[in-house]
Amino acid sequence: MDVNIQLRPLMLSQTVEYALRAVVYLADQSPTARTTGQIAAATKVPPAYMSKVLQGLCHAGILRSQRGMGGGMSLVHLPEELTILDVVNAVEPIGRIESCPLGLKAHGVQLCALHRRLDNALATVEEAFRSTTLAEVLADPNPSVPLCDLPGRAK
Amino acid sequence: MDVNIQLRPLMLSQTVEYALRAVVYLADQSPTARTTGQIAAATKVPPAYMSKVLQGLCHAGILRSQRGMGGGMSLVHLPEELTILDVVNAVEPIGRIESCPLGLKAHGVQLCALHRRLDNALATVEEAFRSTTLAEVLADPNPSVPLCDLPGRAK
DNA sequence: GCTAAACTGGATGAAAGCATCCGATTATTA
DNA sequence: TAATAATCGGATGCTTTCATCCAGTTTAGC
Repeated sequence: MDVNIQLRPLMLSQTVEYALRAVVYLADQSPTARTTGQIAAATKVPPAYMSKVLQGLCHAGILRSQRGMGGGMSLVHLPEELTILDVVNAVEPIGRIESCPLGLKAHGVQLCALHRRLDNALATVEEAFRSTTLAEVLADPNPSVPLCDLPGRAK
Repeated sequence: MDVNIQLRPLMLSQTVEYALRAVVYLADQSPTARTTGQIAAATKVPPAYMSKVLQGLCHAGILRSQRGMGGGMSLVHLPEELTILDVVNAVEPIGRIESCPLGLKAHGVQLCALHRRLDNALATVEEAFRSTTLAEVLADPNPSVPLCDLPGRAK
């Protein structure tokens, strides 16, 4: 998919981006279930890979899957009760710096000035993600609607 | 090196971590030049790989190299004039979201609610890194001194 | 029961990141 | 000029991430 090119994506992995797209789409369609094919098409993600990402979200308890005709994927929780952080952590938890990466015993719990600052930045991101629900994302009064190429809500 | 194990490091790559360690060390020793071997030992990074990281920092204009006896690596700028963001960007620029990752033309410059929030988080990190100089990191009144296993400044 | 729709999960492959090795080059010192 | 110390950069390999494929299983509907 030439749509997803992005050079050296420091901070956010491609898989996290895909997972967020899928969840936003399902939140918008909630509580209706959608097939992996529908999700992949709406989010412009390679279908075979999206299938794997969705499996991961199922195992993490974010999505529920229903096999067979009329089946598909749907959210386990309400969009109001699901945060961006929930989704990110389900795919690839934010790697907060818990102890000195060099293994220096003297640093123990007390991080040095460098790692303290790095971890503070991560904490800021974590908090921003924790305080945003999927419902808020969908309700945002923004002319650009997530996943929708045309102004205005999808049908 | 068993010291650098870290599962799925969302947000900060190993190479960025290594580069920051090296620059902190050199800032502490500034303006004296240190060999790649000395830098690798002090930062507990595999010497052969640190060599590559340092080469990258040289090409980016962060470090200056001097070959031959008595040579080594040294900072091009003063620690007071070098920010964490300078180093991060030299190795792997923070991937700010400039335009819709799905390539939706309707979104153009105006990001949707999802990507707007993701980019805001990245902007926060970028700003935190931009506003911190290496001199500030070294001057931090923290009992844990960067790269030093014992309390107190290295000799 | 049969068939079509849909997820499941293992195997596989391509690309990027992480890491190592080594010969070539440059510079200092004696 | 010779020896030594140090970076430079190409080749290589391993691991993780990203991505694809396909046979197997479950379910709905007829």
